[in-house]
Amino acid sequence: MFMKAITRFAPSPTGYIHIGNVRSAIYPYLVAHQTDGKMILRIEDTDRGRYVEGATELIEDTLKWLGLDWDEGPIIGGPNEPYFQSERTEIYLAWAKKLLESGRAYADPTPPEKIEEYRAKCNAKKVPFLYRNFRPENPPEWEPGMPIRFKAEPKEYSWHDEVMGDMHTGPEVLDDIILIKADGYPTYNFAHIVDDAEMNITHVMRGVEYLSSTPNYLALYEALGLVRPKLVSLPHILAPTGNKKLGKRDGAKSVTEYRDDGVLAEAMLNYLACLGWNDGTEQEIYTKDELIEKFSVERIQNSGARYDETKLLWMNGQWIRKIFAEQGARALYDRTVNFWPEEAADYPEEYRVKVLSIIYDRLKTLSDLHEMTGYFFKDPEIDMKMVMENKFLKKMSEAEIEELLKKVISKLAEVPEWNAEKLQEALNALLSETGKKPAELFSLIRIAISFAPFSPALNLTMETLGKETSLARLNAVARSI
RNA sequence: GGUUCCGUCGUCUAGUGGUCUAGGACGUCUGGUUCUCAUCCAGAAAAUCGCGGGUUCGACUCCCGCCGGAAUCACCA
Repeated sequence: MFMKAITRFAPSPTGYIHIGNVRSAIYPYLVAHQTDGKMILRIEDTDRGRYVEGATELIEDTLKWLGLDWDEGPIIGGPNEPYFQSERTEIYLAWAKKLLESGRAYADPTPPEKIEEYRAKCNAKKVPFLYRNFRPENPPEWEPGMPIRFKAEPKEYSWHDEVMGDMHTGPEVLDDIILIKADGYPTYNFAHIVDDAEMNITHVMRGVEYLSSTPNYLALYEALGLVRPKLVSLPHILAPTGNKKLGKRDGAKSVTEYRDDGVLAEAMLNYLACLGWNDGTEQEIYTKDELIEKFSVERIQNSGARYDETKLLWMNGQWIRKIFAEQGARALYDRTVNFWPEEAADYPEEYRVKVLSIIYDRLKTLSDLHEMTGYFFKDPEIDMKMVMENKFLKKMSEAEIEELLKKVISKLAEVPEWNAEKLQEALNALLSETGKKPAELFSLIRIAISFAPFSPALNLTMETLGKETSLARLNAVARSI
């Protein structure tokens, strides 16, 4: 029996969520749900300079699309309100004052220029810059407008990271970090410690970039008398080329951009969860519930994983077929409403469902519908070059083709019932009556009714198009020879 | 530069001393399914397990060194 986990996703509203940083929302969600715990969404907006209008909504939108609902946070509220750090400044100040009183923090009147000077001096001498070596001797009484710094005690730290294993560092990594900035807002370093404690977070899951500052956090837990939460460092997702972590500079697309490009949320979640994690079996396709059931932080990979869009697209194809097979054409259709060509709007929904059900297994993304279904909604432009230059047809003369088309038209006109089965019978009969190879006969008909580079099986295509349209298109081609 | 982490097919990975002449998936290539495209099926190529030492009867697996890559060292998160 697991202890109920309380996890959090704590992004700063500086832009959209991309492939490179969304795992720090997915994994906390999975951990929370597999223990029947909860996930909190907290917005870390203490850097007013980097705040981006609308970013919070973007983040919420992304989480909702992926199905990663939060149990406490913006919109829905909760017992730990507010969930925006910018609205919690008095809380951080109160905690900082405790440290001030116990002598573990001090008000720092040193102007930034002076600090830069110290730093430059150290760099020149090639010695590490540690602010604690420049600590002001007689710090003044704190008053608003002054930063508050932690007073570090240099010592060794050992801890266990659920992904990276047993960690150990020496005293040289501890320093007097800023707790409260001159503008009154807390730093991330301090705010997340306070919030995690107040919100009873059990698992702190975040990118590995925070691993090196962990000793400073450990010192803070100690000074504040807090229990350390479980620490889970998530390796980076690497850009497709190079060895750098995937970031906006490498053109990392926002997660929701994939939605607009026709990727299913299920596929996205599946792919991302399995990038750098696996359950030890050979399973590749996981539903959200299966992920919740099978996920474990111990099996998260401890090296970075490269983002591979090809595999995402493959997985999307798998999900498209899975949804069709398990939930039916209608369920898949509901996901496609924004992806049809304009002309499709003039046709009844039933017709679009029918079209979808004969082409769905060719889709890599839902947006492929655009390219692939045009001729179902609009008579294609006749392009005789496509006929004459086709590799199976080029050995036939125009007269032969015209004659063959006429036979096809009269045969198909007689088909008693316009359905896939009867159409196939007619096509087979044409094959033996004309003595043509399937490649020749079928290519001609296929091109004549679609003028598309590819299409579903002929009988299904014609059945869907209907008798009138199919014959009209064949006639139009016959006339233009 | 200091500190810390990482290193198995092109990519994601399985692998915790012998069952590994290293398994799966994506991608690539070849064949099959009465046309195309895709699906699906069958098959192939693809990793001297970063390198060098050790420990051991035996190492991808343990130890040491080296090399390579990454992260971090802000009044950003």
